[in-house]
Amino acid sequence: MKTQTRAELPPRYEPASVERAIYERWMRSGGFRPADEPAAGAPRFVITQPPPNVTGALHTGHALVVTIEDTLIRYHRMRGDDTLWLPGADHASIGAQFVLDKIIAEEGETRASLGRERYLERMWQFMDETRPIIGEQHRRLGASLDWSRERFTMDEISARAVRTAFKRLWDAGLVYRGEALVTWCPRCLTTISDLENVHRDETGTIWTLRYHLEGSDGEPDPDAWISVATTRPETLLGDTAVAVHPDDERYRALVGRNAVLPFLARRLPIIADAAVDRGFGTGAVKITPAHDANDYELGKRHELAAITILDEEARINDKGGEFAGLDRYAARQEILERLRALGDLEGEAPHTMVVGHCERCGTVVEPRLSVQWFIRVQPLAERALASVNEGRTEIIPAHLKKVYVHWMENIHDWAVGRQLWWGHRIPAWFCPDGHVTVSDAEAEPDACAECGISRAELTQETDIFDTWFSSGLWPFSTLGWPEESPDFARFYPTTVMETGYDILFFWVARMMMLGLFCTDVEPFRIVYLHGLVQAAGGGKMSKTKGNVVDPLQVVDEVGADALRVSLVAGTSAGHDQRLTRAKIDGARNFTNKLWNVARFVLGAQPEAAQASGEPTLAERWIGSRVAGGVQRATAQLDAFDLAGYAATVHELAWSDYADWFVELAKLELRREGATAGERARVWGSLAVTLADLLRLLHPLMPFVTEEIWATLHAAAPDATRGEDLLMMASWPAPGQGDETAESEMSDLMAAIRDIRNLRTEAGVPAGTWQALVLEPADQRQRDAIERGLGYLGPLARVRPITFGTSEQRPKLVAATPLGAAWFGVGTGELEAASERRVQQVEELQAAIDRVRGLLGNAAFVERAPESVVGRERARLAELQAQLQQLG
RNA sequence: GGGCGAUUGGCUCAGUGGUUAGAGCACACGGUUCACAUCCGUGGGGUCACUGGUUCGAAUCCAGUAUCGCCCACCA
Repeated sequence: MKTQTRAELPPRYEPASVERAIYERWMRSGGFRPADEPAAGAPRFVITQPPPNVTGALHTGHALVVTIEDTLIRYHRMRGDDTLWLPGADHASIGAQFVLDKIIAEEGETRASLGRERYLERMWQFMDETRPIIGEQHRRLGASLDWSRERFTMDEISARAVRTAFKRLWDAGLVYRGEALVTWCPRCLTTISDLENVHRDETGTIWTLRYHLEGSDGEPDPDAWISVATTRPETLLGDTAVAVHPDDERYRALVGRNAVLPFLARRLPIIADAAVDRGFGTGAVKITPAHDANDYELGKRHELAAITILDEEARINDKGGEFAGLDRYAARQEILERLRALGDLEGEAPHTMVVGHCERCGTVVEPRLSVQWFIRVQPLAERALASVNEGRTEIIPAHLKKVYVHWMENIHDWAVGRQLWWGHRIPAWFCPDGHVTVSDAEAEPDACAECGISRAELTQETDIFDTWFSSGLWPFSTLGWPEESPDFARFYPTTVMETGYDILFFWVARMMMLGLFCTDVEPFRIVYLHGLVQAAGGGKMSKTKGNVVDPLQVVDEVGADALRVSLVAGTSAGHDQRLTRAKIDGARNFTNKLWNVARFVLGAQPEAAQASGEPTLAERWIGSRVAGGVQRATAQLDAFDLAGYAATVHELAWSDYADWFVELAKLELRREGATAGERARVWGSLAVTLADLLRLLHPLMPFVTEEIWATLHAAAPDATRGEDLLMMASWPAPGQGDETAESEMSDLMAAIRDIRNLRTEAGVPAGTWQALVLEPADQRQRDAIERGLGYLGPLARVRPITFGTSEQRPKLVAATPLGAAWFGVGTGELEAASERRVQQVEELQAAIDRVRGLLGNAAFVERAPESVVGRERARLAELQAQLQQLG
């Protein structure tokens, strides 16, 4: 190994000042973009990224996504795979409108005042302002996304995919339009899906109301009534029956008679239905088919009328008689007071119940009867289920497969229309006769598909699609589908879809269903679901609690690499983690360690010389450690075990390389009499190993490793094998292990530790040199000592080292893998075995007894594998030897 | 009401059949020249929530219990 120009690193790593420049260098290299043509035989590795919401500021969840996906893509890129990681944003209709509505409110406008067209113009303007932000934030985290392929779920390619997918679903008979009770948000003024309806336990009140029975004269009988329990008295305006259980003796006689609805005097048949729970409330239920899901089903069974009494903002409508115009809660109070005055409010009691809220705005949602577009998902779900059950798509971690399966097996049809403006308008047209024409063309259809009436007579559906419809097409719509584009042919299906488990149903399930339907193939082979990042004290981060960690602020403070390490270390797939300050500091310390060890290596570069001499034990050892580390890290990354990979490279870099190898190499570099060639050889080992470590660490810590690499490359292009950009450098090949060197080195390390302890026990001051006597038990130990002498002395701070015999042993003696060891001078003061030593002997004796017992157990010896038994035998011998050394 | 997950040192978390359970942080003791105090060395600290079972062998597999968390669900 020849050495070249000396190069230096600044005393401190300043991420803020170098990260941007490094990113620009990567961009200039074009390395984020796949080659025009894939290399022959290169495996494909494509990540389906969850497109972040266009309006969203980057939070720790995004940072985790970026860390995991960027680590994977950089690793595969270094391996020479044909990689693609495509960036984009989701238009998030309901979320974007929520944000824009607030903005225009400050400008004194409303959705209504602007109208659909101007509102959408304003939205596009807003998009132009916000869209670049999330991309820039991703770049700050080091995300090596292929920006030349950046996509948006509202761009024309996506629009075409949406139209095509919907048309195909329609043609396949999987789309229908019909009246149904859907969940409605009275604030967002749209339908929402079951998934967007978040249920929360709330304590409310349950009231008991009297409905008087209809007397023979057709008027309410003041002395006869049926009592019903309700948590929503205001809905009584829409009641069309009272139901009891068919076997309920209390009410049997009343079935078939009528009750009279207060205020509106509507006649309510008393009907029997087994769905009624006799034990709950009074056993009699008011039935409001238009405002309650149960009642709706029951109403259908009994052919009851469904009367909608709330308008879209949840105020009582004109069906509500004198209460018309009141907000639902005002109406509730009013109705209760009026009933109380009439003596028909029989009782009230606190009651815990489950209330649905709009995921976006938190408003209590309403069941609302309306005509909606639905996708018949059962056939789609069956295929998506089979893909996972039959292993064509694998879910990591495995336990979330059960959750997926359970949901797919109990899936409901998807109400896919939204009464919003920002999004893909459903490509359906109505003719005056009510025929529906669905078209996948960019232009509107020429005529009704059924009756041929001309275009002028057609009106387009005003509803738009649920955002998740276009998101569900993401893995292939981004690649140009439905066209057989080169990208689609080359990168689809994708390899891995990575996201948080919280959107398993929203997104993953929809991609599986729509992907299989549209492309006949699973959109990805692996579904990797990460856990959620929680606040330090547990639970969700929330602004009101003030425990939010802003990833960009962390990047400012400690750099992107440290943030990335802190998010990945000590985690496991599908499990939530807490992000603490201590973790971030630890990761920051690690980058600092890397920086400093590199500073040492670069600063220690000797004069240029041809390397000579045989590698020392330490060099052979570190080579073997790296070989093992490469092998382990590679396997861990291939298995998506990012935390395991992080632990492997952390230990290799810090413990093996910085703590041990660098210290050992220093001895050789500074050894008197070492030739220039020998120094060059040892330094070469330092440099090559550092290069390998940088390669191994780069996927996780791209910035600091790239920065160090540049300097190392200038100093020793041999070590970097001429690869000037680490991002494009190759992943280390699995090297040769050296078992002899590893075991000899580990004996030596243990011996050094034992002697350091002996020093403490003997009260020898840390700084002083001490004479050491070793008593090897056999020739093997004697040889090992000879080879390790150069390390043992300086690292244990002992000098001189001589050989002794068992008769000379004092009481204070250490049992080391190289034989018994004691201090040769001042043994007079060391005659007493330390307390610790006595304890050690006891522990050894106990361990020996245990292993003897085990080996004396015939069942064990017969039934355990030979290798296990052999290991125990060897251990027994070792323990006995140690005990013997301690005398 | 159903399902899923967690329970391992003071804290945050690894560890899916091999008898000696690991890491980082925190703690204690020692360390001021020559990469790093964002550091180095050494150490203490855990009956792996509990009870039973399977096995030669269990933190690990099975059954049950407890506590915590999450998801799903139409008791008015």
